[in-house]
Amino acid sequence: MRGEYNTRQKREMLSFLKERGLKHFSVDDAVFELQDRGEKIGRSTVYRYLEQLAAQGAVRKYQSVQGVTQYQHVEDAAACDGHFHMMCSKCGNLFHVDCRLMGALTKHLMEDHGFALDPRETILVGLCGQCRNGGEAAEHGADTASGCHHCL
Amino acid sequence: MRGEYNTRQKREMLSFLKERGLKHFSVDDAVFELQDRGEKIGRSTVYRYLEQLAAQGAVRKYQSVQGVTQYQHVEDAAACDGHFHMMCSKCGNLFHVDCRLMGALTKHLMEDHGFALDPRETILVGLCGQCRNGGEAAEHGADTASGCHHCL
DNA sequence: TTGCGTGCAAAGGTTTTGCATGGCA
DNA sequence: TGCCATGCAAAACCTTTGCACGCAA
Repeated sequence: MRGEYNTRQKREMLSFLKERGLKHFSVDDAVFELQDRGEKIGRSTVYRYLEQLAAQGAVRKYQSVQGVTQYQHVEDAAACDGHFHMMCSKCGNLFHVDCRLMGALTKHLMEDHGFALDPRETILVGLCGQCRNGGEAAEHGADTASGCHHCL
Repeated sequence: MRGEYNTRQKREMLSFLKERGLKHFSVDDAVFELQDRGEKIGRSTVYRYLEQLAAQGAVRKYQSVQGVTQYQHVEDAAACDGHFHMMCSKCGNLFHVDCRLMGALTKHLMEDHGFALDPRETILVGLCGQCRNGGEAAEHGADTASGCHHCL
């Protein structure tokens, strides 16, 4: 059975995931950052463990436009059910969209277009507030979700 | 200057694109189908020409979950400006969404979330009507766009 | 004839896999 | 001690690039 042993490498990966927050990363990012910290970790181990985490829903996995696989920590998999995500094409942060308008859109697409929108597969792409203002990439872009009168 | 010569290979590719309709395809799909027809075409030629077509907006290019680049014919590039697309995860068809509700969503995300949604990058993923009904994959799924009282 | 287009083969980059070793329980 | 996890290297893939030849204009 996989995932039984609690190894140093797994602990390091998990700590890395927590620090990354909403930001996506590639296998290279993870390997280099962990090696910069002085930690030894093999590339295949990173691939294999991320694959495991993706299977259990702890990380999201998708392809960037450049064709490199990107990963992202999902803090609470259950909390991600039923709502959407939007990704900033500049800073790469992924934001939750807990907006009732998305529910309305889902309903509308189903009723009037016969299309069953899948919140887990769909990612809205655009520019977040921080990046539009020429600012630095936000560490955590939770601001983007606040102040919405449609949101629950 | 590129794209000056009208070669046999380009004509074959364009004919292939027309037949594919709304369906996406990989470089492999194109090469194999053309070779099945008895046409000779080099793999690099397919890559290079698709790259050209993508640059001029005649095909859309994106990454599948499996990390393989997918291409899709865009009949009228101008007609695709300013609206969204939804893709059926089963049959692979891509549909236009000319719906006013998407405009409302764009406006809302900008005003209340500070997020500038990009219609060209965003693809809504789900199941189309044909595939939900257990039916065959639709050749052209234009039905999905009809009968919407929000649509222009 | 000119120079863009094509095809082959090689290079480049990313991800997967086989196998021997290491380390958790 | 048993067995999963790890790391290395090789393999497998996909895509890009260099170069000589072919072919449209």
